Amino acid sequence: MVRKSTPERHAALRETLLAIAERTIATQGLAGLRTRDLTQEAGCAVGALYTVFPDLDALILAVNGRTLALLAAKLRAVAERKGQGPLERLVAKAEAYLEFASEHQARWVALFAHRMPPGVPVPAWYREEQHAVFTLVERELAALRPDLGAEQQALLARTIFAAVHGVITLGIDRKLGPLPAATLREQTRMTVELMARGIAARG
Amino acid sequence: MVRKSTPERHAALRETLLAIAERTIATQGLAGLRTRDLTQEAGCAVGALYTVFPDLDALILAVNGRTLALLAAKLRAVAERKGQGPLERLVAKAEAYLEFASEHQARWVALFAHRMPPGVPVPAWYREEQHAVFTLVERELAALRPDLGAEQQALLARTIFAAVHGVITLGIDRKLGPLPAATLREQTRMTVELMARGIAARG
DNA sequence: TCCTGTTATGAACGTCGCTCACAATAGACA
DNA sequence: TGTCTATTGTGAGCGACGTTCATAACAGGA
Repeated sequence: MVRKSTPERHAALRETLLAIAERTIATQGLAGLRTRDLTQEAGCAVGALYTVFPDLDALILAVNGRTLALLAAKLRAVAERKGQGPLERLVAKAEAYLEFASEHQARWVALFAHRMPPGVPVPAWYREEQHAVFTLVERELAALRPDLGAEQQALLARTIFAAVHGVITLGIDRKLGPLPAATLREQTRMTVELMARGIAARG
Repeated sequence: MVRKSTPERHAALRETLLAIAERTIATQGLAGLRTRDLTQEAGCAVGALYTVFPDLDALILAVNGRTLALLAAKLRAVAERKGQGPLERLVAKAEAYLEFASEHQARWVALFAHRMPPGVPVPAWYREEQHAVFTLVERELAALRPDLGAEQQALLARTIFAAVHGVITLGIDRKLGPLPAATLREQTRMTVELMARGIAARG
């Protein structure tokens, strides 16, 4: 019999739906994701979706999880270039973050546009995925200021990350009069350098 | 006759709906805004809403416009304290921005969560309202670095604003393990000081 | 070949923003 | 004041959404 076992079919369907959702979000954003279109394209009934995901939010979260993993991989790749100091690596990672956001604009927007229904917490695996990205900044901060405690390092890392994130967010969101890519890149670099240099210089 | 003229009634209804929408968004967020609830509370028919606003987006935009005006007023008030240098005023404005976001969390989130339907541009008056807020940062940058051209000043102001915005956004969004207000305040202050000092120090 | 527990289906449900045929009303005129 | 007409207000209804669940289809053992 060629027919697969139930868990295998479930896994396959899950994968199919994820791939379609990924592409849909990438091309049309979160608002373009509709259960009917999605299941029709996957060649299954509407109800089948709910046998592999509890609801649309879970599917979106799964897509966003993949986006986070993709981003983390990119940042890790950048950090593996040898012969650089922590400040250079920090700048390189920030520029990689910007590059990722530009390359995968809609997916990146979905990362922050999506909100859980009120009272529903973000699952732990997703928070871990977020944390994995964040750790890549913390690591450089620890190299930059090994004299500080882990908690202080984490706070500084969080602040730099948030600042860069803000620069990129407002830069990408701007639909009218989009600032040139080079300008946004310069803003990103400036933010990291100003903050990291200031942090490195202090006692 | 006590009955008001048509334009007067329209203006009054507009005001009523705006006030209710404002309160609803402040307490339940954008998702809590529903045409049926809104018009029922205003004591009018569903259709009446569409005689004073083209659609819900326009109503949300009107609420957001008010939020921006409120924010601008707060920042202006802070700047009017005498005897401070541009760096101190910049820090004070950033802290006021944080305070505003904390005080009016849901309204502030709505400011950035709301997206126009694809292809529909943000109206000019709204962009002007945004620009008015932004100008208050540019002004301090001009005082901090009068030697630079207006364009360069604007770019630096935009960058500082975006960085602070990012810090506050990620700080407020964090639903689980909310960082203490004092920490967030410290992060905000640090961001402005590091960036502004670095900018002030350069040739 | 039948039987039975499991799985897939898609019509139906409740809710949403929005519309539009119709009812109510205001103001002009006799 | 009563009548007529243009303007304004109404809310049932429309289409689309995410989600559910009675039912059909099916797999696998007897």
